[in-house]
Amino acid sequence: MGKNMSPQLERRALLAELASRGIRLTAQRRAIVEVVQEAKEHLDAGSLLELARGREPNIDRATVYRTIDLLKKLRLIDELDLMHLEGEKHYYEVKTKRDHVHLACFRCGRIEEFSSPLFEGLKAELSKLAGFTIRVTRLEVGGNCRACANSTEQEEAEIQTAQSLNH
Amino acid sequence: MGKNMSPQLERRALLAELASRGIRLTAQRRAIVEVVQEAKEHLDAGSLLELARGREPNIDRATVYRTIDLLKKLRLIDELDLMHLEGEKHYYEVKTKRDHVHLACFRCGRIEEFSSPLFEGLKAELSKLAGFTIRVTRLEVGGNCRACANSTEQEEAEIQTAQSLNH
DNA sequence: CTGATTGCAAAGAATTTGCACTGCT
DNA sequence: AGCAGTGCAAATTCTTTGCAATCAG
Repeated sequence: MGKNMSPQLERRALLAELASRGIRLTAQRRAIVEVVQEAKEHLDAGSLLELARGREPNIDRATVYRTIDLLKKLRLIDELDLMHLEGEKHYYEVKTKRDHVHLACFRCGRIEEFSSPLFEGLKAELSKLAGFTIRVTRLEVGGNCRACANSTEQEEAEIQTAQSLNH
Repeated sequence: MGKNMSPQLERRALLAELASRGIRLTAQRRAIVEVVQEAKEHLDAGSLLELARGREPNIDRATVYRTIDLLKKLRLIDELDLMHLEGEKHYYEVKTKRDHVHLACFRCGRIEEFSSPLFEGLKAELSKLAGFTIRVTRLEVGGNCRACANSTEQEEAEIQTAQSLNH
């Protein structure tokens, strides 16, 4: 009930959006949506379930998957693979105004985000030249972050030979 | 043994690459690699297995997965998700000189490829500004292709409301 | 020869589904 | 009150692994 856009309000943007679209709000959905909204890192279905249970003990994994589906269909979240750095999980993040690249470091596993006018330009070019109506974009880059680049040079050389593949 | 780069030779580029790196070539690997090399569309592990069996009847799915791993480690193929248009399969394609965007149409399921200097520019910017050493890039875009764009306009409007989610 | 590669069968990880019950609006 | 939403448990889909037998170099 504050007069201006408080962080608290922003923190509830997803819930507000759901309400305004007439989506039925159950305790489970509220818990899951709040967790996604406030997440400081990318969460997969498993950790999402765990965290949501902290707020609402009775949540089943099926509900988590169903809610993720809902949010995807409403285009309120994006789904990421993060180069499958660990298993084949999917990760989720609230959709932001500006799309961004996800840089996944194969060595340390850290994910960096990077946005650029060039990316926006590429998207514009795509829709214009290919006549494609963009709904979702997912740009993931795998390699080595600055911190890991040096320690990886010798590894880079090794991968050329057969022997290096058996360990 | 031809004097110039014949199509036949090009068609064996992957095999040649493996041989030159001292990778042991079994009949199974040969079959799988040839199928990947000659594929006209993106193949998942299942169809890859089926096609490879056409050449070499005794191939197990484990071998397909192991060979895919090998080719990925050697950076001879790229792995795609194609926006998970059907299930959570992965798709594979021989790595090309120039990276390209994969445009997946949610309506007709067709995959278009699109490459652009802007993409190359973005990659250059990434490695420079973020100090990231790029090893793999995967840019996938979901939406509607030109042919499907018109027939989808009303669908776009529907997705705003709750009712449209139950069908 | 001899260790890398394979087939087989079983296990594993992530996600989905059918159905009876519950609870928003 | 009525129907969307949920939990539960089983099913599915895709991929991986352990191990003994096989084969390329």
